[in-house]
Amino acid sequence: MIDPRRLRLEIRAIAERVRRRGVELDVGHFEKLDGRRKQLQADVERLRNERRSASKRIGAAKAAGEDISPLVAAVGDLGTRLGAVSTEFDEVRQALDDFAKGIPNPPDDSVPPGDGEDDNVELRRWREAPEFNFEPKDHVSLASASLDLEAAAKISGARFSVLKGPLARLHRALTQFMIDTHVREHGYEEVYVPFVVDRDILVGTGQLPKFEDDLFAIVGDRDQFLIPTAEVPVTNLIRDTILNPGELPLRFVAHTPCFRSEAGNYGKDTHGIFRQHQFEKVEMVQIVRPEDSWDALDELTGHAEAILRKLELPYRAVALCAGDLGFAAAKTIDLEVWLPAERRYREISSCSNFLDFQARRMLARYRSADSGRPDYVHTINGSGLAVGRTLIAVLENYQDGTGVVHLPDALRDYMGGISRLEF
RNA sequence: GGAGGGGUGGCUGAGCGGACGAAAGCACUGGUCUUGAAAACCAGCGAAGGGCGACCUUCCCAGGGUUCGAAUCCCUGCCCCUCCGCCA
Repeated sequence: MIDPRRLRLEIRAIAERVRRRGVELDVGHFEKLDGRRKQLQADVERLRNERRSASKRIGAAKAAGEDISPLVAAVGDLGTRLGAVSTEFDEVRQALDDFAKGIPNPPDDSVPPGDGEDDNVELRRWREAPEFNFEPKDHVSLASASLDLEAAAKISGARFSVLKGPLARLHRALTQFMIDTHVREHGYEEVYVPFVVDRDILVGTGQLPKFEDDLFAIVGDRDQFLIPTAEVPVTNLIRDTILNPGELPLRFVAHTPCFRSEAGNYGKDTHGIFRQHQFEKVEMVQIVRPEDSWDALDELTGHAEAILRKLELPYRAVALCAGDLGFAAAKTIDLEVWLPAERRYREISSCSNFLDFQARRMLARYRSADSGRPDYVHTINGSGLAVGRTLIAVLENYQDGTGVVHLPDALRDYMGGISRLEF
């Protein structure tokens, strides 16, 4: 969330920056609401002050054994008046809060301009896309014996999958390999977290209130949702806390299923398991001091890249343009892996710096060493990596044209010594 | 599922209708002392919002209610602990 004070003082400048995303703020509406808020706040505070002093006088009179009934009568309808004014005050404040929570994070100045995917800027490539001396198959035709999309459709509908035998094992091996690497080599603490969360938690990381359609809601009295990413429960681990500066940075890695209803994506990537309602992801989350967040973003992106390099998968890093940025991110670097069957790079990781945007919503702070006062932490996260998409990349990049997939060395131990899969 | 006990500042914990934003301790910050450190002593020290400012308002799990007045009383919800039952 935007700093409410800044919103008040420099809403036009903020509107200008948010416009880079293609989002238009209703400045007039905001100024009208905030003007009303000021008036009401002054009224409420004045009435409360009156009530307070009157009650104190009554208390003092009573203690002195005096008759308090004239004083009580003098208070009159103060309570009723206060009630009416504070009701309206609450409504206006709520409206302002909704307005503020609906504003996306302004893009960092380093974010390239643009409206969508085509305007993203390539930063670097690792390993050029390989040439095959045969027509590379896509993951569906390659692994059809172990990939049962019909069974999944019968159970849960489109965009779910059933993996069997070697494919299920490879999927699990990739997950273990990623977590172990981040824990052993990159200094992350592994965490296991709930996959069902309350509404507030999703407001904290920015999925709500705006994007409810993208989520699976749980039926029940409690207003809960399935997580769309581990970012949600993991980042919220530090909500409502004030950390000591010595505790930072915090680095968490979690493996969770992710559930996305993918509203608005009908007809997109319908082939195979590239875009699913349920998929697995290994997610890295860092909680850092404000001055460290940009370095942390580079570092975390490097940790995701390390997985691709160990798996020897060709990829490129891309800076998302302003129009392609997620709601809460100030800047995002996507990693895109080469998929031979599609002959193009596809997203496999998304690493973002949220600055204090999520921290403000979650009330996640640390006690600054200089000022001694609580200040918002910065949050960073990124996939390391999306497991299903990594599975696709391994299958397609390591096929030899005879229906055999040769596994990268890094997975050998996780596959019980097996070095090739035959389908 | 049944029966009890609780949720108070960064932490522990007292207060249980009126001068309470809240005792005390710990932690933290500054000072005295010391070659330095520790100890001891002295002082300071919650958060959010508003105002140029003196200052004002709000916050004792959350939401309602009673009252001139609620951390304190009542109702509902959530969470934690203890015992019993059941269960992976």
